[in-house]
Amino acid sequence: MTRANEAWESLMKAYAVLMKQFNAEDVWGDLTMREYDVLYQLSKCDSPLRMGELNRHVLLSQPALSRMVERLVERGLVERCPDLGDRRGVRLTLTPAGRETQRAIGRPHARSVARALSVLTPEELEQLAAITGKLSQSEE
Amino acid sequence: MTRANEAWESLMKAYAVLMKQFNAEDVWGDLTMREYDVLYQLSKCDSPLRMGELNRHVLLSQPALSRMVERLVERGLVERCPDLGDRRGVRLTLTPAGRETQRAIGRPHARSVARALSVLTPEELEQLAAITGKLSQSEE
DNA sequence: TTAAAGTAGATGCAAACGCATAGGTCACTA
DNA sequence: TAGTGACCTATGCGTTTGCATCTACTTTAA
Repeated sequence: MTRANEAWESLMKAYAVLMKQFNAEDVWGDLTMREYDVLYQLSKCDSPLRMGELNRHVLLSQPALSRMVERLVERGLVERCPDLGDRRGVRLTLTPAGRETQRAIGRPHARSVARALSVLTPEELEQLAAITGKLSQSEE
Repeated sequence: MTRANEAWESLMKAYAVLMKQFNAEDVWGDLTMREYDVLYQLSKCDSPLRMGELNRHVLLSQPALSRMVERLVERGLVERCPDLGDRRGVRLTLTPAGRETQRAIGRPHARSVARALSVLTPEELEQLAAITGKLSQSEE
């Protein structure tokens, strides 16, 4: 077992433990964490996001994301317009209601995250962000 | 946005990017990554594992894990015996076929992991393992 | 000793998922 | 400019998931 494998296993375990903890918190309203993640990704970009671009940031298959977006559109949280430049594509934006929902959930969730990571020193937080940033950059 | 939130978001992104990459690799045979994860967790402990214990390490609900184990038992990869000490419980072990399957998949997958993390220095690997270890320890 | 509360895992059921593939559009070449 | 292949999103379909609940067993305490 190499150092690399140990590090990856440790990362996976931390991810699983924290995800379970966050999921158990009572902040999600009638959204799932995955649905919230989609709203959050959209909230970060003010320019409309393409489906494929969104899919790169979300751990879902392309068809599953397509249908999740459809449900979010039906619920009035996301807007789906045709992309004028590329008529195969779709542009996604949050509706005002979607933005409000994202914020209402995001605030308490961000506090949970901060609490869960409060066992790390500021230096460790920097290192963690730098190292994981390096990992995701190298593969895209 | 605090440092903690940035670090968590960066960790999630690295997890998503690498998981997608690993999932796309052609090493899983007729198992899903989740099924492999269950076999892997079982392969780490030679003493039979309890369902609930296994569930703590796998990102699945208790009913979903129960049924996944059932399928793995039907496929002859996992054995489920009653726990003599606590007759509510179940003890899980890999069958020889399950152990062989885990190894056959684990070898090439471990190489993929090593390759994906090869952008990190040995020191960064140590830091990543230490920091993520601290995160999962603090919550259990 | 027995009733009440708690815990481990299984099951019914609707919702969501992934795989394969289809439909429609773009880009490049002949 | 028509044809070919790549690309983007949607849809059919069988499988898997989560939530709520159930049964069976253990633990606590009266």
